[in-house]
This record gives sequence, structure tokens and C-alpha cells, in this order.
Amino acid sequence: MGKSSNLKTAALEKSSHLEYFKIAVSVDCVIFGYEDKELKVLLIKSDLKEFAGMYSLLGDLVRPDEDLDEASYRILKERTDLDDVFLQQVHTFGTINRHPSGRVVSTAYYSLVNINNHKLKINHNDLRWHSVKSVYKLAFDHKEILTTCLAHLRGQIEEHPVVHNLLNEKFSLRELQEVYEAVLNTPLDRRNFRKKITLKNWLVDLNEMEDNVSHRPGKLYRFKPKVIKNNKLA
Amino acid sequence: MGKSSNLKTAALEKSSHLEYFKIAVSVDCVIFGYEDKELKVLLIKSDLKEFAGMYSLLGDLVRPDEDLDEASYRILKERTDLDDVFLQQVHTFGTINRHPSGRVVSTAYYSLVNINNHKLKINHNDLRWHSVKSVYKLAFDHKEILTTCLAHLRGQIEEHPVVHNLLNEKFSLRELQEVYEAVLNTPLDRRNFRKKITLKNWLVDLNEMEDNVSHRPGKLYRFKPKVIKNNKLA
DNA sequence: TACATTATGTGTACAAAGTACACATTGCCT
DNA sequence: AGGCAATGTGTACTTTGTACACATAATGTA
Repeated sequence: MGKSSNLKTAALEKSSHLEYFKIAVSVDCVIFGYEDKELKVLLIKSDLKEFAGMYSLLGDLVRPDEDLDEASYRILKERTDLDDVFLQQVHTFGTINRHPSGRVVSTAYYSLVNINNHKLKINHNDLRWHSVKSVYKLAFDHKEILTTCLAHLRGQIEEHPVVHNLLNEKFSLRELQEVYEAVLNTPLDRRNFRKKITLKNWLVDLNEMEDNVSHRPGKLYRFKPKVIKNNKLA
Repeated sequence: MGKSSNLKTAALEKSSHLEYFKIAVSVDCVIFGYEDKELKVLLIKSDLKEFAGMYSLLGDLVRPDEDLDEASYRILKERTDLDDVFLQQVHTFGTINRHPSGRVVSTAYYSLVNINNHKLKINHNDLRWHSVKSVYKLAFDHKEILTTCLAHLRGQIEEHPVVHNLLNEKFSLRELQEVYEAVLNTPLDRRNFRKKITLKNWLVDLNEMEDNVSHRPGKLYRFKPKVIKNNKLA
């Protein structure tokens, strides 16, 4: 047993420091989007022969000269070409055998992006959006990571205005409710939903009406800038 | 930019795999205890000359042949000699310069232990309990880690019966309330506290009375085994 | 043994938030 | 003009949170 908790000392107990650098550090991003009243997730076909034909999350090894958070931004930017996107760390997965090529400890981040506001970079490996509901199996432990991040997202939308990342700037209350229903995978009562949102005081009434709908148009709203700003900090 | 998110491919883009194994992986444990109506945290003097005289959390590098979770259990066990202890991952800290000796990404866990139920292993480096309130500065980014874990704990005790880990098996409602007050660092109304706890339905009335108190003794309770078991799974 | 001390045990009124539920209105389409 | 499809709105009830006071029980001490 170590005589101290200290990194330096602990490393010296081993015959060689090298032993401790046999673990790779990676980041996996669960990038959620919203389209056609469904919650989507961005997946790519795995390169590994062990997972031939299977999809995986977007991830990469962390470079020695970048922060963990920076690494997740890099991955997101490489794929979606979006800056200034919502991204939050969720959990770190570190079982011994989670990666077939070697020991890899991976920190999962979740992100929310507006699918309509950007194009995916042209990419190999069939990079595309999948309905979250339709995802049954993924390479590595990525299904578990997805499940963990989805649960985290569901907890967050109750208290935090994160869904603004999934919507256009202007939206009707129906559109907002549909996002909540898609994320929570449950129908919501319209009157109660509106009451709840009103109480939170997140929105500004734009005094504009929906357009291009084949029924009575609803009023348009947007999130208050202050609300969005505070959320970014948290 | 990488042409794929895949670990194998990304690694191959670099001239050498070795570049990716320059990051060490460690675990830091925020071990909370409770004594004298105060929340405590277990700290040890840092070995590093850069942090001479400063205290740090208990941590160690993760060995290539142990899971991340196992590493945190190992550290806890080495120091407190307790098995079967509450331990939960909170957050991973990965800025480039957080460790003076090199690049170390560290996953923080928090733990709750009953200080009276065990002795600390004899140790160097002044391993001992500190009142959480009195901790102003720590080595590395450990103050930030402590703050993050404390916030996490405060969130948890509202919904989950985790405080059972801090108490003896039998306790009075006053003792339970004092734990909550210590963790939340705020006084609570006695009647409202009892109502809230009653609603949660976590406790069994043992039909026994306190002993060795110099005033009217209170009734003793314990947590229902089912409640504790479910909490361990979560 | 009585009395001061200290903590236990208990309930009500009010406020805030969540939930179940129905009908008139508006604009589009044919 | 009438049908369609959605918007917009309020009330009664339940649940949860909060503020607040007094009688009771055991101990310690004069």
C-alpha cells in the first residue's frame, strides 16, 4: 500500500513512471439535435473491425496540449462547424475493457445544437443524425454513455433553459412544448405547460405571429438574452 | 482536422502513438465525515515542493489494470480501512496546468463515512479530518474540487438518503437534523424538518429512547434497509 | 423534593407549485 | 359558408413548503 496519496510519491513506488502512462484519455460527445418533432443524436460508423457496421459517438483522444473541455469543443467544431455551442461534461467512463485497442478512459460531454442552423461537414463513415428512440446498440459502451447523457439532459430541461439551443431564435409555444415532449418522450398538457413556462419567466413575447402554418397561427417568443447568458455560465 | 472521430484513426494521424500517452489519469477523493456537529473532510499534507505545507485531497494515479471506480475504492480503503462505503463520481478536472509535475487528468469522487466507526490508518503527512468550513486553500485545484463535490452533496441530500453514511445506525431526529444543518450550513426549523422527513418515509421508529443525554431523551430511528439498498444501487 | 434547565413532540394557517380538465376563437382550406 | 386544426384561456383540487408556540419529559441542583 502507498505510504502517501501523492502523485509523485505514488509514481516513484513503481519501478517506472511509464507504467502510469499506459492509459489514453479521450472525450466522447453526445451531440443532440431536434428535427421533425424528434430528438436526434449525431453518430458515425465505427472504423474498428471489432465494431464493423456499428455506429458510435463522436470522440477523439485528448491531445497533451489541450484542456479536456477544449478537446470536446474541437470535436464538436470539426463535425458541425459551429462555435459557441452548448457543451457540458456529464460523466467519465473508465472500465478496463471498454475499448478493444487498449486502455482508454473517456469523459462524456453532451451538446445541444440546432440542426437547421448549420450543415454537417462532408464526412466519411456515414456521419448523420439518428432518432434517439431508434438507437438500440452502439460500438464500445456508447449506448450506456448515450443513456447517461439523455438522463442528464432530461434532468436539466426541468430547471434550466437549455432547450433554446435546439430551437430557432423565434418559436411558438407549441414548438417549445414539442421540444419538451420529444426530449422527455412523453405528452404534456398544454395549459399546464404554458403555466409552468410563464412562471419561469424565460421568454419574451415578440408580438409577432407564426407564418406558413395551415391553421391558426400562434404568437412568437424568444428566450431573454439574460436567461441564455446565465445558462452559458452555469 | 481528423477525417474520422475514431480513436484508432485519429491516433494514426500523429507520427506516433506515444504522443497520446503523455497524459496521466488520476482519481481524487473528497471524503466527508461528520463529527461534533460539523461536516469534515479528510486531507493530507502535500509532498510536492510546489505546495509545501499545503493540504490536498487523497488521490492517486489510476493503475492500468484497475477500473476508474476501483481506483477510488482503493484509495478510500487504503486510508480509512472501510469497505462497502458510499462513493460516487462527481466530475473530471482536466486543465493542462493543474498539476505542476505534468499533465494529469483527474476524476473526482465524493464519499461519506462515519468517523466513529473506524480508525484512520496510521499515516505520514498529517492525514486528518478538517472542518470543511475552515478549508480556505488547498494544493492543486483541490479547493475547486472540494467546492464542486460539496455542492453535489448538498443537492443529493435533498432527494436521496445518503446521510445515513454519516450517522450511527441508531439516531434521534435531532441528530439527523444536525447532520442536515451541518451539510447545508444553515439552521432548519424543527417541525418542518420532521414533517419533511416523515413524508419521505425513510425511517423506522425503533421504540427506543436516547441514552446519556442530560435532557429529555428523544426517540431513536434507523433507515429502512430497503431505502439504503436502493440508494447504493443509484 | 421542588424547581430550573433543556430539549422533545406536536398542529395550523397560509403560500406556492403541480395537476386535471373544457370551451370559445382564429385563420386556412375547399 | 362550413369544416378543419390549431390557439388561447381559468378554475378547482392536491401537494408541498413555510412560519410559528406551547405543553411535556427527564436531568441536575439547591
